[in-house]
Amino acid sequence: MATIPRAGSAFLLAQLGAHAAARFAERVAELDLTPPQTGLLRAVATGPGRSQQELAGYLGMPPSRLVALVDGLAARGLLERRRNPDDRRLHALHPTAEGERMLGRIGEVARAHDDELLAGLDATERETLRELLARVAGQQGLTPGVHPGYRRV
Amino acid sequence: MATIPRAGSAFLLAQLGAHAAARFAERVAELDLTPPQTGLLRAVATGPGRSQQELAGYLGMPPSRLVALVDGLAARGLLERRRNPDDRRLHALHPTAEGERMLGRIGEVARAHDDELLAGLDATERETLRELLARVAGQQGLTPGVHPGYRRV
DNA sequence: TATTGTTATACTCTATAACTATA
DNA sequence: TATAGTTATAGAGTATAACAATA
Repeated sequence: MATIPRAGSAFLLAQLGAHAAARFAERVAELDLTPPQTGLLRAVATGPGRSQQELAGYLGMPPSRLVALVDGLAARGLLERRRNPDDRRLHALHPTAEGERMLGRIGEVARAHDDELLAGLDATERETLRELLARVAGQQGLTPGVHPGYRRV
Repeated sequence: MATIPRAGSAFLLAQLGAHAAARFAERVAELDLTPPQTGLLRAVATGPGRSQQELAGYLGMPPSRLVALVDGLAARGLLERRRNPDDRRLHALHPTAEGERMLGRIGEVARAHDDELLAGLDATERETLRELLARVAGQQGLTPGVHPGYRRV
């Protein structure tokens, strides 16, 4: 029988990443949000006024998919579409005051999520892990704050 | 405008995990395999002779889903179902010699994948990262070698 | 009657591409 | 004719639950 090699760091990352994403999805579900929605809300607040095309490109999804996400958040009053009078084809996206408040709550959820996930590490180890992860993410060309897997709710 | 907090370690883990999983999927696609197939093949080789029910429980998927995965690998001669003469309802799963060879190739792919992903870290840093990730995975109760997200090809 | 494995059904999510309105 | 946004369609992948064989 062939030797079964132990899982490498890449596998550990994929495994822990899926676990972290699933737990986060459970937590934001209590705010009646999906992870892609939180990502979009955050992106809109980070750079208000961008068009849907710009946002879709930034988040790495087809514009048609953004429509449903925007619809959902707009229907709940968390963000709004503002028509550009100079070019009425464009919809500039802005967070509402309610959206800003929701973002604050998402931040609290994210902090609690972080604490739970890293419960096995002390403060120094957490900082070491964070720094190493940020280095790898940067070297791999990942855009800060943009999840490649916003393809699943 | 509310403050946009920087992404925490949990987000970095989810982001890097999705990236790692996507790159791994690209690599094993060259072996004409999907990540769930590699996970099943590995699980079968790790503990040969288990029933499909046992495997499904171990991998955290419904038995009905395992059927299609087993069908695909069996059709390619990578594993085989052996009926238990004492209880003909049971199908014990075993890797074939060809399956063992394929597992070796998957191991090579995984090592190359690891190297590419961690290209930004030196040997000491890689070991530190691995140790921290393994600690977190253990504390979170994750089963070694079992990916919670074998739900997506 | 209970259990293993299988098949059938229905559902969720997605990308592609057709469509509309504006330019 | 080109572009922003929207809608329609179809495809992939999944879980649930019904089913057949065996116990």
